[in-house]
Amino acid sequence: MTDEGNREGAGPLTGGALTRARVLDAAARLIGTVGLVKATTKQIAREAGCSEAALYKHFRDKEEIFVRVLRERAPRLAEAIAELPARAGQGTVREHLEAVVLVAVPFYRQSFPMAGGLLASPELLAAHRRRLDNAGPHHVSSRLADYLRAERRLGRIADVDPDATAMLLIGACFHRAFLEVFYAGEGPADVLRPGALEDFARETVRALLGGIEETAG
Amino acid sequence: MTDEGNREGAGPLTGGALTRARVLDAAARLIGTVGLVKATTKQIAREAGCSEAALYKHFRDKEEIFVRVLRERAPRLAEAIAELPARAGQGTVREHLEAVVLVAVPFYRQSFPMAGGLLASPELLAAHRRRLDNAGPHHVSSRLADYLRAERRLGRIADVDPDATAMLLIGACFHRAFLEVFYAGEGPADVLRPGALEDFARETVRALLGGIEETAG
DNA sequence: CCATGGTGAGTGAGCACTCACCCACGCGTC
DNA sequence: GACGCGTGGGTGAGTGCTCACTCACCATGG
Repeated sequence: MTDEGNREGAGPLTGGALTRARVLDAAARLIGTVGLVKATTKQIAREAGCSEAALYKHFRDKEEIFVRVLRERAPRLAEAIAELPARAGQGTVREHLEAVVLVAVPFYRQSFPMAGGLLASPELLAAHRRRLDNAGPHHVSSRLADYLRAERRLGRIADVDPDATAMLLIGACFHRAFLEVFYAGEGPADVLRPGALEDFARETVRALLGGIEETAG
Repeated sequence: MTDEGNREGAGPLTGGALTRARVLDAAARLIGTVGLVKATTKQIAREAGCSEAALYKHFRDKEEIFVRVLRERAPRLAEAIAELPARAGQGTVREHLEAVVLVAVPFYRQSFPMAGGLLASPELLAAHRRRLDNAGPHHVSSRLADYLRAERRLGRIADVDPDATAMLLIGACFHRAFLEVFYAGEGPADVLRPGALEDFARETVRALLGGIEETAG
């Protein structure tokens, strides 16, 4: 029941904590490969190299496993973007926004298979929503809007609606990630081309900045 | 096995076609309320007012029910946007883009619960992807980009990347719809305020057009 | 010696789907 | 007009399967 959070410099895992970590890794891997609905307790146990019963020594139920995967294995997008306002005035706005794209798209790509399960079942969604009340998905564009406000205060971008602008960029990332998942393996080739994400970031930010009219940087 | 497509002016439904329609309505309703995973064959039958066995007189399996709901009950977003290029040069670009938002957001909002189930299971997704090879989700922003190209040819908008610009707008709609589903019932109040969608359309398009710099209309 | 972490073998519930059967109705035949 | 009857549309009662989860029991190290 120890609330581990992240584990940096905690030494090699041993005993209970080790299999606990293995279970989370296995669950995350399965969700990414065979999908949430095929990520059964039996599959997770097999992938983690332990018995099904062992899962329940470390997690109350299957739902808690997924919640923990979400909290302990997902990249921290909101936190990463929340650091941006402190960097306002340094570098170029273009660089910062492209960096946002490069972080946001993989984050959403990884989150979609799990979020999909939530969307398909309102009660799971409600439970999950309650657990992250102060870190919901709308905070991403809100924090980006904060950054844009900071840059606007510094006179580095034009006087446009920061919330709407942030929504445009985050939305593009969100949709892009969806397309990557949807067409995984086959489909429109330009979605999975190597270097495609960097091109996407450059073109999208350029199109967005056309409106913001950088006055510096 | 008659491939009905849409049924306009076909008179009141009767006999088999009637219960078939009732099943599709029931399935669509359940997906929207209790979610895809609780939309079991038993629930669908109960909601449609028939027996579970009756479902299988009209549909091969449960998956076909959902595919039919998607094809016969969902609004046709791609087609609606494909008509836009013909309207290039008429009215204002702003009006057309706001109209896109007002159609796209409800479309995505309705699609998310079903699409969520697909994202959670790659094999279902692959099957579905194969069935709509010429109408996949990337066509929406592609068709919008076609419209923007048409307007650019007419000199009504500036010389920006039409694909990236379309992706920004569609992405914002996509993300907005996701937020509406995610926070259904409770959450950030401004997402479900009456008139919120119109405001969103106006602000988003204005932020986008800041970059496009209308030269007319 | 006992808490911690592990196991193999269940268990009941819920799922998609099937089966044997039924009934009403259109229709060619007497 | 009565009649057999095939067929489309419907049913209640299963069937087998998979799922999340549990139970009695075991090992081992502080």
